[in-house]
Amino acid sequence: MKNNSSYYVFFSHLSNPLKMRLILELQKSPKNVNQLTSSLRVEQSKISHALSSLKQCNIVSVKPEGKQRIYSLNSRMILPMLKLIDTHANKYCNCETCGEIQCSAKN
Amino acid sequence: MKNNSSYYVFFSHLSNPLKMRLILELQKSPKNVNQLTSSLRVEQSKISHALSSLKQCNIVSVKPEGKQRIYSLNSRMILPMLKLIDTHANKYCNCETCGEIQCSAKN
DNA sequence: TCTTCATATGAACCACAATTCATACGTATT
DNA sequence: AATACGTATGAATTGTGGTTCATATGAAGA
Repeated sequence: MKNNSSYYVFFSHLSNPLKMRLILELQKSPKNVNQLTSSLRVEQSKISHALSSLKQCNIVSVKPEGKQRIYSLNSRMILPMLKLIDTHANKYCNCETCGEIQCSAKN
Repeated sequence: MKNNSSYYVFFSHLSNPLKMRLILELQKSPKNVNQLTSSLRVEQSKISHALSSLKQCNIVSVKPEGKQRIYSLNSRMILPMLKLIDTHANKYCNCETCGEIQCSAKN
């Protein structure tokens, strides 16, 4: 492990409900900002801000296309992580706190 | 995946420098609170607060021993995650932001 | 070049998580 | 039972990241 802090920023993304939703949405297929705002029903600037920090951490990448900007997931990076999250965290995350949170309702 | 929000709390621990340090320290061997405060050079109440939330999320567990409380890492849960972090995030986390953070210096 | 559409950006604001500090609790020792 | 030690806890404060809103940018079309 490079140094203890290398992953701090990385995990802060996964601990953000909106960013996590973006990741999962982009996992299905690349999308532009408008598509994301409407499918997640979240305000445009929120989406843009979130995408910008995801991009900075190499989790997503952009491709301009006309006036649109197509965002896509850097699958090679994040997919193994998502898979592990699915098997492991899913198995062990049984604390009450986790259950209470309803991120989809908020963001 | 159970629901999008199940992992929110879980990852919020990994995105916290102090908690991450605790995890890494406990990975070496189980320790009591005093040992943790002195090896990480962090105030006792900070450690206690952090440990308490890690415990709530099943990341660590406690065993009372006299007046001490021995904390240990729930390796089966967290180790595969740490391993994946090591191989993957290490490879892709090259953004400037990540490099700037010096968690060991702060917490 | 003017307008429109798609997106980004900055700054003020707000919410929540972390820190701090004082104190309480529990266990052992005398 | 009184004290000391190890740890936990609560409440007030601080700090940080997320939200909001207004506005800027940039590309395309008229």
